[in-house]
Amino acid sequence: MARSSVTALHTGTPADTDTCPAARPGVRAPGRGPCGHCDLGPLAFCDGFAPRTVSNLWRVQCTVPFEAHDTLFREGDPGVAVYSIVSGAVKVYKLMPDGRRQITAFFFRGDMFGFCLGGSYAYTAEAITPVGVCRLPMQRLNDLANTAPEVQDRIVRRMTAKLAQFHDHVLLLGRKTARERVATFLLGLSDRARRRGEPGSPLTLPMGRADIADHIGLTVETVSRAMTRFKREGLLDLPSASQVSIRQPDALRAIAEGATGG
Amino acid sequence: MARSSVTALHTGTPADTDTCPAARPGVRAPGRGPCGHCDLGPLAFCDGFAPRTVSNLWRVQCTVPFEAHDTLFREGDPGVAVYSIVSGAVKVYKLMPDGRRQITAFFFRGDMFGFCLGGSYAYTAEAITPVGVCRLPMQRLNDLANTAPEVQDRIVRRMTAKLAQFHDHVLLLGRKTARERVATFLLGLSDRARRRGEPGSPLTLPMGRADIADHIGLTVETVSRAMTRFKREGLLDLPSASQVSIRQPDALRAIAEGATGG
DNA sequence: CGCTACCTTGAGCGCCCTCAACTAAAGTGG
DNA sequence: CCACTTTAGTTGAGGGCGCTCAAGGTAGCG
Repeated sequence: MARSSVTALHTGTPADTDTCPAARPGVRAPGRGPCGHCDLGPLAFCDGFAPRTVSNLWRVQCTVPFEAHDTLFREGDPGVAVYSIVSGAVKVYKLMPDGRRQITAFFFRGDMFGFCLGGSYAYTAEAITPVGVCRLPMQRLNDLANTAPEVQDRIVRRMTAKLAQFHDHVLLLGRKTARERVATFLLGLSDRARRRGEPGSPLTLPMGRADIADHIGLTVETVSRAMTRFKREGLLDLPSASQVSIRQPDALRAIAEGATGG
Repeated sequence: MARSSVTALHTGTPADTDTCPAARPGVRAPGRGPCGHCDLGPLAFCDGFAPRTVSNLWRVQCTVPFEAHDTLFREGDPGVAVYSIVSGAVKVYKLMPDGRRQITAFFFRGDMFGFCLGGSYAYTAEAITPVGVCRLPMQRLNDLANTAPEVQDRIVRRMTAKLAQFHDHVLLLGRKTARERVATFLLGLSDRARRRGEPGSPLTLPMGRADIADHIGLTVETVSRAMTRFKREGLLDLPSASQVSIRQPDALRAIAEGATGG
């Protein structure tokens, strides 16, 4: 699992913050998160925490870079840390013995994953692009949470949001058609991009068609056909395979919600 | 939404604990939960809490009965309370405009649902059987959690477990065949029954075929066919439509995990 | 005993998967 | 810089699993 110094390429984080003991809390660069580890700003887990809490947090976390295709942890590994993404994209998936794969979630800048109190990870996490993550040791985060309600509360909020996402995704997988799934997926990416302050429409897909397929329960071919058809119909623009421009958001939304779109 | 006195039928809770102010903390019947509201014992949310926390909890919660088909809350309702099931079964689901339904989860004795911090419920909750629930007002639970880390911690644990379940269910919906889905579903019910201290095999299905179908992304007919075939093959016994006896758990498990069970 | 709701069983069809070929883009070595 | 290789995406033809539609069976209930 290579961890070369690709950091500067995707985070702008200086090399001296790559590992735990190296971070310097005193040096808070402009635009940085409260703890000085990252540049997540309001997206940061620790945003708005009391100074004392932040400094306690600072001592337990560290920023780590991964390259594309690196595995952060595997299903069944002891769950020792929670991750917060500073830059890049991560997919988490489960495998069946015969190789069938289900990507249960994608995570982007500002997202957290890896919660599994006192147990093992329920899924494997793999970097899609070069990734910078803030790593929070579970046990020590837990200890801190017991003295700082704001930390525990933040965790609960993150998990609540994730649970709501899962309800939506279960609806998608259980009851939507291929076309509806692709439309829903693209709109979901768009929403999440906007929610982290990025434009919602010229959209860059960090994941390939195979990853999309394994996330929304289809095959590569079906995903490809659906997107091509959306393009033919003028709902999307696809300047390249990984570039998506949403031309008719409302029409796409109607399809995603089940309109019998031709 | 009828709330007649069906309580005695399914909980054994005396009538005077049906609503919040009526419960008497001093009178803890043998076999009761720590707060005296229910008989969940170790399954109770408040099991193991400090006496002071329990008495604070006691003041915010109340036990409420529902009849089968009653709606506890609807998708979009303001999320004012969390529910803990004392007896009976509940289904939660999302609807699409055209009527397609996805049951995202079933809940049984000891389970909690309805978490949605400061927002609206993401799904509708409906009683399958007569149900007794312990109702915990969200805001006051939250206030309590800020002073008692054990409460917050318990919430996080419940949510973590639920998240893991969702990962499994997403795998089921995204990548498993009809046969595998039904096998997985039945084994899941069996596991959960055992985990709350009930026998894992002569299993009583509180939900109908239609509910099962809407949970695992199939149609009634396909569920029925799969179960009939399991019976023909000697993996199950179906003395009645709602009674399931698992004859060959290992074979069933193999199928659930993707063995090419002819 | 008849009504109703639920479950089962059967026949045929359709959406999506499978298999396969082709195209495009990105990396590689001479 | 360009031929070669590799990987990813697209497009087409055909088949199968699960859905649809329909009928028959069965259990609970007035």
